[in-house]
Amino acid sequence: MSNIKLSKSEENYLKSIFNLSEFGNKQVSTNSISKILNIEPASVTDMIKKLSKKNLIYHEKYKGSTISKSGIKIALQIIRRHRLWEVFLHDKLKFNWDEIHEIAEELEHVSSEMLIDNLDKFLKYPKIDPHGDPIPNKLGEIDFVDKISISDLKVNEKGIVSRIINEDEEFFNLLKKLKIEIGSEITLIDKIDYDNSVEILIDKKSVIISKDISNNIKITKI
Amino acid sequence: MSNIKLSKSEENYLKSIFNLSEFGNKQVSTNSISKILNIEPASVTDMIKKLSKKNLIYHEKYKGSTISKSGIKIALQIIRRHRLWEVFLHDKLKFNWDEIHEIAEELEHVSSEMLIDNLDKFLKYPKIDPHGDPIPNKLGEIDFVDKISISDLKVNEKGIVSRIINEDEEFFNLLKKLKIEIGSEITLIDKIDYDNSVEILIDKKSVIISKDISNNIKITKI
DNA sequence: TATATATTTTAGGCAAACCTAAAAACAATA
DNA sequence: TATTGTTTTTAGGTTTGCCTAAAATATATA
Repeated sequence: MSNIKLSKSEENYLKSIFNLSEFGNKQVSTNSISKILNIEPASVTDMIKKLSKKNLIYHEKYKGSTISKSGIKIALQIIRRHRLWEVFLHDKLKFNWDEIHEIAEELEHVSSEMLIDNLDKFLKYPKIDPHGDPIPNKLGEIDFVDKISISDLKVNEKGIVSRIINEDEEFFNLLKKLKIEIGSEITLIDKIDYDNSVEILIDKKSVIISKDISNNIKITKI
Repeated sequence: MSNIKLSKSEENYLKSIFNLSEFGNKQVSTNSISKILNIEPASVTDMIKKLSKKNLIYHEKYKGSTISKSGIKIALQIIRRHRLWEVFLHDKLKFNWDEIHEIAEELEHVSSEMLIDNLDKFLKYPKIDPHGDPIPNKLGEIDFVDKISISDLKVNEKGIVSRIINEDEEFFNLLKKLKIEIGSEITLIDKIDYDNSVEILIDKKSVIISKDISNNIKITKI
């Protein structure tokens, strides 16, 4: 609808407000935006006024902000751009998981609808990004995949790794060693009641991983 | 050397000054920068002061600006980024020639050396962009290809189309019809003295093109 | 060479997006 | 309910990159 061109800052605020709002359902406090963006509350108030005037959010003084329908629409497009670039950086340019976010943060603000649509096509319309987050389509629609923990599987059930919670380097190294990455197929072989660790089949080998590790790996049941 | 991060504006000025300076050899007037960037002369003067202070250009009041060694180095990196993105947009995302410049103009300011190096590798280290302009390598070195006109070929000599001068849409349509594009191989069959038109072999067919057309198509002899 | 014209710079202003300090509103609790 | 503490807003300031108008300098021409 409204094709107002937003500044990089406006886009970043909108994306953050959307993320904090849990799909537009929650009111967002000025403070929480301030913390996420690392910008002083007073400056956040300035921008809130600006976005309100553009009807991208609703704001009640001293109460908080809610993102509007058109705000959500735009936020989803920004997220779409971000995640598509992440796929490109990871799959085509061979960047590691932990390197793509920062660069995608810049690329997402290059605003050409045709660019993103052509990129989408080039990448063969991916549904999830390298972190396992879903990619909104051109219309802003998302395929919700419900993510469960490895330990939620029953014995002999299979899943595809779709999200890594812990983003520490040490944890990444462990996953590398175990040959676990986004897209890996995992089969639950056994649950060990003693300490809630689980035995899984990964890359044709079976390993036992602790509850703490399995909790940090989300999967999609297949 | 100096790894100062430049703003988008600073980068655009530097690139323009470099382009106007003919590889750093000519003094550049404030007015010419103003015209190229569509920014008022007074504002250009402001930026000239800023770039001077950073030793990227030298400036003599009321006389003009010269780009410095480090300025050239940075300008070449910006041009490298621009042209690599153009290759990506054209070859991978299937944009037309006339659509890529504007988008590359945005992408070129995403500054991550690793991003550009990985992109370069992904594109298999291209030497020229879709307009036939040479792409500086990581070190800023350029393979100078000397470009000649089709009519400079002798009968039976061959060349590769490497630059289209006229960027009008009508001219593009003509080229499309003739199956001529950057990278096409052309053989000169005959020169027609009467009006200086030339007969060429392109895409296995022979056509006669006027002097005006051939002048707008630069090639590299092979 | 004097004068007209063009170019460049200075001076002062503006909007965007940030900041700090202080005031206002809200919330928590003694 | 009065007080204290937290959150949010207001007020006023800064930097960047632009602007217009006017002054300074350079160039072109009579």
